[in-house]
Amino acid sequence: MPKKFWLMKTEPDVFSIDDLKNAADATDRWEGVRNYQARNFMRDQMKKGDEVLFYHSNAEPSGVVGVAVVTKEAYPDPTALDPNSKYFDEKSAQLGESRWLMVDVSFKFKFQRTVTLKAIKEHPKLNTMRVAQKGQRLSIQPVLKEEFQEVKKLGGLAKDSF
DNA sequence: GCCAACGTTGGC
DNA sequence: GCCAACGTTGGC
Repeated sequence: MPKKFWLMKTEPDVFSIDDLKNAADATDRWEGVRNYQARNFMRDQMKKGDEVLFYHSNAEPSGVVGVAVVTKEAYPDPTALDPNSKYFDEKSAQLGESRWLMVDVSFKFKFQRTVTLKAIKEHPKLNTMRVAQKGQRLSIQPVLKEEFQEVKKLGGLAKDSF
């Protein structure tokens, strides 16, 4: 199975690329996905080693800020069963098991500059990406290898990359 | 803070 | 199984 490429959205106020970079082992759980399409992408297609465009939404500016890699494949998201979590899910609690899944991702590198949503929309090779489509809210979406490489080129590598 | 888009829920 | 109401996302 060849490596796949993804875009994953997060609000930097909640979880930013710096949070991931500074996490233990620069790895964290991608918890809180509560959308079936996104969950099914994780469950059915996302593999260890797949590369991820790390996207900041509701940010100034919104855009892709770096790259992460999938380090653990889909497994149950325990926050769905935690009444104190903002990701608590009543139906999962009734069921006694989490309906929701998450993966682990590790920090790879941060871009020198954010590849903004505006730049993506204006770029002839990138404006077909799902994230550029109006009303597209899917928080985990597949990306073509060519798109991934182009975004990476536009972002450049930061000094502290590894 | 507004609001369009769109996914989910629940009544029927 | 339809669809109106409701909630959430996320750009602006």
